[in-house]
Amino acid sequence: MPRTPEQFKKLREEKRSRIMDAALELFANEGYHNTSISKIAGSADISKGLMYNYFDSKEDLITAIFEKGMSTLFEFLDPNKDGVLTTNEFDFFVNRAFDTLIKNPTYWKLYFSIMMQPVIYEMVQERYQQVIMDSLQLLLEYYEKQGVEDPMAEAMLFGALMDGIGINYLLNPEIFPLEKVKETVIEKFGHKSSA
Amino acid sequence: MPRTPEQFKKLREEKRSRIMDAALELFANEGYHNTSISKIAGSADISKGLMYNYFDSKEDLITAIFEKGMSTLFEFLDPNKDGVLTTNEFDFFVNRAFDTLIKNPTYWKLYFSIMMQPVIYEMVQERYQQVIMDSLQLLLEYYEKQGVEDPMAEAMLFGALMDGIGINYLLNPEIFPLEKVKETVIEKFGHKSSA
Amino acid sequence: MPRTPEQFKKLREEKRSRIMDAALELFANEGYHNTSISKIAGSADISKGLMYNYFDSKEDLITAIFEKGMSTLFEFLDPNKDGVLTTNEFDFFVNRAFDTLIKNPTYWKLYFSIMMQPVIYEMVQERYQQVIMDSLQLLLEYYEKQGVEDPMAEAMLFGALMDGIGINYLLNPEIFPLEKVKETVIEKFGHKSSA
Amino acid sequence: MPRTPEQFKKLREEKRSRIMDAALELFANEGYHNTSISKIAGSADISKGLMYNYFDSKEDLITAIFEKGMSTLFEFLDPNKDGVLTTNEFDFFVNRAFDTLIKNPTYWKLYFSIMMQPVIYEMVQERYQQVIMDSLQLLLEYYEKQGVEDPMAEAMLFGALMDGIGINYLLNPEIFPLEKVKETVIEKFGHKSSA
DNA sequence: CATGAATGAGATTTCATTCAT
DNA sequence: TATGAATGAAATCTCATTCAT
Repeated sequence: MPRTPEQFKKLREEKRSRIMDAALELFANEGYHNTSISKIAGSADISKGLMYNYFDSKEDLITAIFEKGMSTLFEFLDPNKDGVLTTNEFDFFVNRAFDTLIKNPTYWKLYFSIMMQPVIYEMVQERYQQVIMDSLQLLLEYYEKQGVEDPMAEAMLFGALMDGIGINYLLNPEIFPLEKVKETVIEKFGHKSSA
Repeated sequence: MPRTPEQFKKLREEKRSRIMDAALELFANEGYHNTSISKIAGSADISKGLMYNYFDSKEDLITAIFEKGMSTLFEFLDPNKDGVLTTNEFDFFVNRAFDTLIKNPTYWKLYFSIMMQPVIYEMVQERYQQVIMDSLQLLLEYYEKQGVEDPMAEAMLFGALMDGIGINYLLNPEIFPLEKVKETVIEKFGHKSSA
Repeated sequence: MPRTPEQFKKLREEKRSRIMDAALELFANEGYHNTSISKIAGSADISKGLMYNYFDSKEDLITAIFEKGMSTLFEFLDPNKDGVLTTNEFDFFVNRAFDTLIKNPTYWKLYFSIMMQPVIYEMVQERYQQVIMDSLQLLLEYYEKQGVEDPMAEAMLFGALMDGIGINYLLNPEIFPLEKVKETVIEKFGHKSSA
Repeated sequence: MPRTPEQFKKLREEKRSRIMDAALELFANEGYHNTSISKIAGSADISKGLMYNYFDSKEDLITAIFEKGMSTLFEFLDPNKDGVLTTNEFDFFVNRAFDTLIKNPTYWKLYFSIMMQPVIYEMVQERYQQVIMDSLQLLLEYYEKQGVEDPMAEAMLFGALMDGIGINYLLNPEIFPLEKVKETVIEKFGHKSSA
């Protein structure tokens, strides 16, 4: 009884996912250059050769992992995809951002490590710029609506803060007061019109 | 007539510096693992072998570079080394931090890239923790004196923000509004008692 | 159709053997440090890189070669593994020892060269001590049974003699009177009770 | 007051000696290839460059060390240089050989290690053959005079035994019963005519 | 005589990728 | 689809020897 094309496809996707999961774990914790294809294959329980059946190259693999994470990030910012950020949505976004940091620390470790390695950054740069620009646009309009004096500076400050929080939490998860910091962020960078 | 020990020492230090400068540039812009000893030697205009007359290993080299930067960083925070941070000194520190970001972007690129690569981070971890702990202590006492509700959260938020600003500026120096952001930082995180 | 695990195993073992043979020849005749991995690979007709698919390091390689030889040596001393040496077995051992010297001079060259190079000796020391201690024990009991005055001295003298014969034969195989020497050894160090 | 030529010469010889001593120690205990010129210079407390003022090369250095030891060895065998070995002289030789083993273990370690490393052996081979041939000649005539059945085999057996004793003592100086073994050697290989 | 900086060849080892089976 | 043997380029590091001072 041969498998149906759907079954084949599902199997393929599952295995692809398994490889990406194993690679994410290793890339994040050991570094991209310190992670050999051998290690990834071993960790995903497949042979080295098969890896190349699912990904063209090591670069293709990290790119796919990065993309998968990025594509969910923007959904948090504008869940109803109307291109507008309400104050509720802003709070929601901050909450989701902190959540994902706690739930997928490995992914965010990899994310920041990619950002900081020019050679790797180049691999994903295009996709990254796109997401960033969209987000910035939303934030800009949000702060304009809020009547902030310099919306661009405010948006960038906010973005910087979120990055900084991410990094510092990931470097010292046990001592970083994430919950308290979240409150302060919402308070200081959320509802400006009240000021 | 052989060189005097002083002559030798001077020669050594000059060349050591030259190697460190070349390596910093390359490590920061191409990444630690993408920078071969060959490239560094070529860039410093010496032979591969000579590198090892000045540094025991590639690791020794990056460690030395990191250390040199770290040792100047703490001096900004507490220039008179009295273990206490005044509001003036706080402003001074923020100003110096933004200055050094503009003047030594290469170093800070390397700094953040080290932070985000576990395998490399381990090499400098000890020295890093030491500086971080000292800085945190100063900030904690500063915010306590300022009567802030949760000094620890405030200190960490400030640290995170500075990191985030650094990263975002370095990734997009032309569009990041550094000057405006600096003012906001001093305003929001400096003189709390006045609020 | 992929190879079966059995096929892979067989392939591996054959190639492993080929590498060990090539390495033994070179190590023995050119010395461990004068034999580069390149030379071994060339002699075994494989690429340099492949060596490391079969042996973790050069040290691992020489260790494996040494071990293979050692594991057969002790079998000569106590072939029926009853922990006891009869006079017949003693004669048998001496004969086998001389035989193996003639048949595997390369191995014994390597053996003695390892013994005489502290840095290399350390690599195999543990396994060596083990075999030596077992052999000494057998010889001691043998000479005690033979009523020799100082069995320890006799056993060590015998061991020393065998080593010396090995070395001198290997250095000048054409002129060393191996056959005649063997007779004398059996006569002088074999049956003592008759004296 | 300039030094006289004699003083210069003496100073030179002393420094040469110091280098040879340092090198002997290192060659014997760490191996020829594991001992760098740097290490030797450091241990002899001179600069690397100066080394080459006293010895043309690393090879020249080990050759000189070997030669120095060899030139004293033959003196033991035939102290009055009459080309004849009496029974008294035989005993004397054995005693001196055991003495030198105890007093200069380092030299003999190096000696045996050279013998067992073909590439190094080649460097000293000529000088070695010469001494060995002379010694063999003396021993042959000695055993002929003693009326031994096969003098060549006896001489070679004796030589082999002395080598074996040396090696085994050097590998395990604390447990090798050197004194007792010496007695047995003199008894078994000295005065044959009495048998 | 004396120094140690400098070179350059070569050693060991790693690894992304290909390929025969 | 699946395996892991095989390659080859490149990386880190060592060291005998030379040379300017």
